[in-house]
Amino acid sequence: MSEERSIIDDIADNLVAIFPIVAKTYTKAVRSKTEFTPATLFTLGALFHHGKLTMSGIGNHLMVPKPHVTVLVDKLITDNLVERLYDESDRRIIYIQLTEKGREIFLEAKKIIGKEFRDRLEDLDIDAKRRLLDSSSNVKEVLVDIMKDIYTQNNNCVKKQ
Amino acid sequence: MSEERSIIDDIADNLVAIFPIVAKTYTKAVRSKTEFTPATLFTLGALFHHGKLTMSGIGNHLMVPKPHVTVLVDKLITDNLVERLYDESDRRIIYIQLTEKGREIFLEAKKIIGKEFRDRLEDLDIDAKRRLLDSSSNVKEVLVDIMKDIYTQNNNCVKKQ
DNA sequence: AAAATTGGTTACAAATGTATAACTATTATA
DNA sequence: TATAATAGTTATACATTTGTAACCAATTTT
Repeated sequence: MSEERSIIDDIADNLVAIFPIVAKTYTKAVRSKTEFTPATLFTLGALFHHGKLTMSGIGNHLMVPKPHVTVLVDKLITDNLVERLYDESDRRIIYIQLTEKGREIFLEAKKIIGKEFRDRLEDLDIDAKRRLLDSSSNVKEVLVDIMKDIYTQNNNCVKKQ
Repeated sequence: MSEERSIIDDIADNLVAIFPIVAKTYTKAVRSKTEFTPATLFTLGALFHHGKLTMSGIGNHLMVPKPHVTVLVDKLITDNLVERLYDESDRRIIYIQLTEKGREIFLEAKKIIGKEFRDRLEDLDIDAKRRLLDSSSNVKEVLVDIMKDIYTQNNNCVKKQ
């Protein structure tokens, strides 16, 4: 019990320690090497992985309020990176999906961002690389799994009772 | 060679995938559960781990321009969380270090932030926990090592030639 | 001693992100 | 049919972060 407690604490410490390093590397690369902001790139990423999402769906995935989603999507639409799809059966719903250009630009941006890490990973020896691949895969999978419900939280902007 | 190439790409992909998950969980917790902004908490963290730093040193660690460091430190000083130490032998240099209150508050905040992760990690079985601890430790250690030179980059604000 | 460099601050502008309220249009419920 | 709920937008205000320029004081260099 107290051992499990300490294991959890150590994992949490590791995750909290990993964050600023990846955060700085990631956002610096996004800002300096692409035309995107972190939020718009996250938006493209969510659409890339989920095919199409409603406005609210995007908000849940990114955990940003609905009004901000409108702003983000508007920006992407003017650049022709995403498009609106109107639902025939429920005309309140608007689906957003990547355009072909959006897919291409996103993959390109992802590659550029990843390069920041790649350049530094080069120097590791092959065993360290294999081990890091295994570790990072495990961390990613577990995180995606245990955090997946954050995507269903309602953090939309609603009228006050 | 092409295998190593692909390993590196996969690692980079994992890191880029991990980021938004940790980012959202972390910054949401910081904003909603503490009085800090991510940047001020990073500042405290850097000071916690390095004992004392100059203003420029903080800027390098956090990768923020010097004028912003002044703002961040000023904020922390008014709350009595950090203090200035004037260097006797070079009076241009100002060291910043945590006060006792700063240490306590930081540890408390870290615990609160970590709780977000802890609550979700509870449900994993013991083997998954051990494996995740091992994986996250590995990722953290390698990242700290290969990214450590980012702290020596000069991103200060300098007069244009 | 004059000039250049370094460490830090002040001031200001702009971009980005967060938060709330009020609103339209559509659909579901009673 | 009246009411409530849902999906999304518009508007506004504010906090945070980023970027640039100019500046002072102290130190080094020449």
